[in-house]
Amino acid sequence: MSSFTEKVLAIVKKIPRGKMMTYATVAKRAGSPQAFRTVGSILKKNFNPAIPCHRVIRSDGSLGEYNRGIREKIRKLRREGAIF
DNA sequence: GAGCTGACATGTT
DNA sequence: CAACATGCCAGCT
Repeated sequence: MSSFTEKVLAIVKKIPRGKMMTYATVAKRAGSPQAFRTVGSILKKNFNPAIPCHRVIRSDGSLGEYNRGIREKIRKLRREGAIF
């Protein structure tokens, strides 16, 4: 695994429950402020329950997409009270 | 081993 | 205001 991937996963993993982070922020924290696109690709390929990918959203405020389905993402976020 | 694709974002046209 | 084009990095074909 590349260091970028590891960092991204570590960051997303550390997102507190009920909190949300944008792809841009995660990418920035991972060391590549303009690689927000790569962040999505990584999360897409990572079916890891330890990584709350549903807490990562777009900068626009949109939730973006989710491997298990956008509905599931919304449901989880609502369950954590992270919907605005 | 090279090229295309994609969970995005920003700037132009 | 909406559509198009460009940039980054990893994963597939």
